[in-house]
Amino acid sequence: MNRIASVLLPMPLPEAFDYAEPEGMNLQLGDQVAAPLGPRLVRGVVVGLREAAGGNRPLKPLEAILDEPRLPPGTLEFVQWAARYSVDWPGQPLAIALRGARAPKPKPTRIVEATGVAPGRMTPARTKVLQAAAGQGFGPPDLARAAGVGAGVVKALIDEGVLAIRLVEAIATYESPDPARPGSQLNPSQEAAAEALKAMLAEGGFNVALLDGVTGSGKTEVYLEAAAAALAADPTAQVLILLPEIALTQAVIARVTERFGAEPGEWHSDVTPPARRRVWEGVANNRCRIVVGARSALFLPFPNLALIVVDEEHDASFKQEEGFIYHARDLAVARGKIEGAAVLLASATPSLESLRNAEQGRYRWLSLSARHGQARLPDIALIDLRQSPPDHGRWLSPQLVKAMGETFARGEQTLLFLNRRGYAPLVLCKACGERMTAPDTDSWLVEHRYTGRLVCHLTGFSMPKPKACPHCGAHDSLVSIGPGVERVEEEAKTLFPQARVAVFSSDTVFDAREARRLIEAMADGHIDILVATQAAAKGHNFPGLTLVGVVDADLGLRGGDLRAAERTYQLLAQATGRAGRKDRPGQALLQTWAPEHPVMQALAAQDRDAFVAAEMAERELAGLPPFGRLAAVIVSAIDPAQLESFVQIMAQAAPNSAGVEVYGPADAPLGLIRGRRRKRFLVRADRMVDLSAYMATWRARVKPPGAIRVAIDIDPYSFL
DNA sequence: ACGGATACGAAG
DNA sequence: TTCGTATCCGTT
Repeated sequence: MNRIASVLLPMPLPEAFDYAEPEGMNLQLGDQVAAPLGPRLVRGVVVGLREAAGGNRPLKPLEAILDEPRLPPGTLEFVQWAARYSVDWPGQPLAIALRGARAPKPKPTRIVEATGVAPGRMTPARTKVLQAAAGQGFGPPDLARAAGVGAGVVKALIDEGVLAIRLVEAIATYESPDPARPGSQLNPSQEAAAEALKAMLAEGGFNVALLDGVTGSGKTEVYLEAAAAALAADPTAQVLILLPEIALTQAVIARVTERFGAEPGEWHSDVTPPARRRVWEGVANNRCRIVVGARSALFLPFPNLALIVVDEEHDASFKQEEGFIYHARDLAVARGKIEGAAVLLASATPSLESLRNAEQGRYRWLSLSARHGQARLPDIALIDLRQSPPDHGRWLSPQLVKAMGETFARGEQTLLFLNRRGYAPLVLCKACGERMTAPDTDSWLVEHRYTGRLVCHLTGFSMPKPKACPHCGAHDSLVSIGPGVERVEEEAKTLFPQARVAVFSSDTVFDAREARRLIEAMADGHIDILVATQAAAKGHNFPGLTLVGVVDADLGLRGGDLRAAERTYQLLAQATGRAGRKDRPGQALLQTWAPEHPVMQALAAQDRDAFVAAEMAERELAGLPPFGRLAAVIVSAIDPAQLESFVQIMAQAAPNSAGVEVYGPADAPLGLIRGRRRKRFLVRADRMVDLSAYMATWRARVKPPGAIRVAIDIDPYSFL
């Protein structure tokens, strides 16, 4: 009696497909297989095996088991769990989990070896080459260098057949991390947290801890000690460190390498496909025991994951908003549970969700009080823009400019924080009032002076800045409204012509290497004034930085969504916390039009607890997260009439359920993106409701026509 | 009547 | 996702 294999395919299919196991194939769960699908063969993963009970329709037999690492059981379970939680097809998370497996293998390395053929003649140079070739495998150029001869000697020996080139497949080798190497000297507060974490790891099994410590209190050292404990306890244990931004990975990789004497695997969207393949295989075969990466690293095939660290756990970048929608912090906790691993969430400004879990005792709550070294927290002051506004066409108030001047005079550094890319967020025609927008999207085009283009930050559309207004044809009538980092840079250069001014944003810093270069330049004091978006406000240590100026502290509050206040508090606390490391006192100045706003008051008073308490009370009253659950449905279509009628059908189909309220349909704030009209539903549910199940039921009741897309977003962060 | 572009649904 | 088929359109 043959078996039936349930095979998950990395495509948007509703379920795993059944195939017949050919005689003698001897499948195991997690095997990667070639499965016939229609006229072609596709890669799939075996997620179920059962004895065939007669009477079924005939199944196609699987073609072959691929010569690829098997996915571990925990990874399979996680993929399926994630699909159910996110109300998406399981093929979506599987595609993410296989991203490294499908990448091309790194090129084989070329090794020169003696063939045993005797050389026709010997020379001193040839002797040296043959001696060198007897050692470890050199490639042709390295062999010539090792022997101290020209490349021609090696080539001649190869041509003569004395030496031959052998291609060796590059296998995923990683040096084993050594947890016994000495770590950093910990202060008593760090020591206590590290001990608590070691105790938690020693207990074994699934546990979550929240490492809550002010900026600069040394969370990294603490979690590296936790990692050391996990690695030491089990020689096959693996550790995953998740970071919100690619720009942060280089620094953490350096720290890990220093602590453990071995480089970790690096995983994020900038890693080249062959390098990705190497990490993926290294993780799957357990040669790679530490991974530092962005959110999708959570889907790597760890066979023995012991610890997941989510650094800057509050950061909204952990939320994936496109394609398969998920929150890496929440899924990290789920994966930890599946793997029986410890999960460590670290932040100076934890999310209300994590704080609530800690308050309720679901997470262990570890606080780091002291700042590392002698560093004190910076003084934070508000600049009331109503009292001291900047000059016309300027964005820095006299007070801030004065502080910058003093800082520069002392030879210290300033960070100007403005979470806005480009030169100006809006360009309009002063003749007719027309605002420059993208042709197929409801959003303003942002002016970029470096490139001289107008750019849509949502879709990437861009065009040269026109000479005349495209609407009324007036010449020289386009004016730039509002500031972006480029414009503040311009102002800083005008104010301080002798100062070295640089911009850090995703436009000036397009890859991890460039980010590292700029961060090092700042850390080494080669920059006096750094104008930066949030890309630089996170997690970097700049010893000479003593002044942080927040150009527009109210920026994040304007959207007015559920998390606006929380996000603004976190971002600005993070940004202001950059000031004053080591022994130099720091100062932070926040420019605001609303100094009486609770967020500004809390920041100035450095009273996180008061802010959190007030925010928690509001959320509890409204039944919003973390006291309730939210989900969004985004329906989009090209044809507005078709969208409208389908959205009505969806509204009718919403299941009635206790503790669940459905709002909408409403026009999405960004009603048009890439030519698609959008409408939204918002669902609020009590905490104990299985919201994923509710949404799955709803989705199953309607069948959208092909031209209509329905996306479900569990726990939305964006309300656009 | 034909070829090319496009929309749709099935795939185990 | 990818592929085959059905359908529509403009051209021959």
